[in-house]
Amino acid sequence: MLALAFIRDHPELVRAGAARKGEPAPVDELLALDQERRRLVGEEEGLRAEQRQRSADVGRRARAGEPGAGTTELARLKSRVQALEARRQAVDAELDRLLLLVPNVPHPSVPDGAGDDDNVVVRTWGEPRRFDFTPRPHYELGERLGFFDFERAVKLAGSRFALLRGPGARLERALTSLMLDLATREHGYEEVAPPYMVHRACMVGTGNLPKFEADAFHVVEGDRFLIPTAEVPVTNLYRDEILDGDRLPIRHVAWTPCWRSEAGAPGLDTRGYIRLHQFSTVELVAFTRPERSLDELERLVGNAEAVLQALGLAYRVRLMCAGDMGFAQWKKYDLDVWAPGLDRFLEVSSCSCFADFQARRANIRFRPGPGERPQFVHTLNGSGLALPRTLDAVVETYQEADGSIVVPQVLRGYLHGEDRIG
RNA sequence: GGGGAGGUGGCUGAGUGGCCGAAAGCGCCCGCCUGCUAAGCGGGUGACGGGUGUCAAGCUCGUCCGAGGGUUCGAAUCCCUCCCUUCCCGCCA
Repeated sequence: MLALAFIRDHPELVRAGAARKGEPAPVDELLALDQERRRLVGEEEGLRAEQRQRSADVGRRARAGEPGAGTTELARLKSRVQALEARRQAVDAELDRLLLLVPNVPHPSVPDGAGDDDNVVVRTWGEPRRFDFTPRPHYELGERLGFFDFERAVKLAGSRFALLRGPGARLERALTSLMLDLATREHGYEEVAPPYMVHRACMVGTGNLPKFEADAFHVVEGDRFLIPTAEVPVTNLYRDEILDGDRLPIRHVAWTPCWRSEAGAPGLDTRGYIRLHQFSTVELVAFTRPERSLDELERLVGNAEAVLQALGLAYRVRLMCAGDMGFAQWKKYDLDVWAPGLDRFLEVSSCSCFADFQARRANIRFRPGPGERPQFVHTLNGSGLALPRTLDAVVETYQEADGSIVVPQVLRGYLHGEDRIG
């Protein structure tokens, strides 16, 4: 969330930022409530100070042999304070509610735009492979090779669930290992294995709640949520903590399943291993000092790109325009891998910097130096990478005319030397 | 699931109705001392919000002792509910 003082001092910036994202922001209501609140606080605290003083006086007089003197007036004073307090609390609650609904303001380097067409391709890597036959989509290849079983997945859990078997399951596991090894051994991330369900407070901390409850799976028992991405548990690792400034930047990587209701995407990508209620990703998360978070974003994007490069997959990097960014993001890049069988790009990573937006919600701070005041960290995350679509791209890119798949060199070690599937 | 103990500042840990935002220690900051380092000595050191102020320092008021409610003129301290930690027993991968 944004600081109330920031909204008070720069309401026009907040309005403009929300407008660029195409999102509503209750700025006027917030300003009015803020004023009301400060009026009430002043009045309440004045009376409370008087109450305390007089109360101490009652104690002194009681010890001096005058028990009970002055207590009736105090009781009256107390009820006035309580009435004011109740009103102030109501205003506070509404203020808190509204603050959580104000979107983050995009960074100035973020281009204007309303949607997908306005995103800016900042670079491409690799050449899409040329085929002397018509490349098949991954779902045809995979079903023929027996590594997808979509029909039985539906029997188990319904549509938008997938079942990997045999070489498919092995290939995804190999990809997962490759990603984790790159992150931990070459890019300096500490691996974590977090819970797959979290408290409501964690979802609020990352900005998934309260606005987007419909996108998540809710576990009624314990009021928990299945994580939509490892971003949620990993970012919340340090919720309500004050980190030592020397520890920053902190970098974590986590492999987890992710669950999403995909409530807004009926009919979209229903075919294939693309858009699922459950899928897994290797997620990169970073915590930095404010002044170097944008550098960290570039680094993080590079770390995700390194996976695609290692696999020899053609991709593009796009800077998201304001209108295509999420509620909580400050600046965001997408990585799209080329899938020749589908003849389209697939988004395999979304790398975002949130500035202090999440850190404020989750109360994640650091002490810049000994004796200095705590400050909010900046948080970042990005997939490195989403497993299903990366697998799709590998399968489609390395297919042969006979329907077999050549295993990319970097994966062979993870597959005990296997160089071909099928 | 049953029973016991407990949750206090960056950390450890005292504190059972007013003199407690909270002893003491650690850590940290400033100064003294010191050839250097260490030790020693003295002082300082929470967060958040309001007011005031040169969007400064400072001053000032308030809130916060797991969370929420209650009793009381007055609560870290008493009562209730919840959450969490821990120990013993049971159960279980």
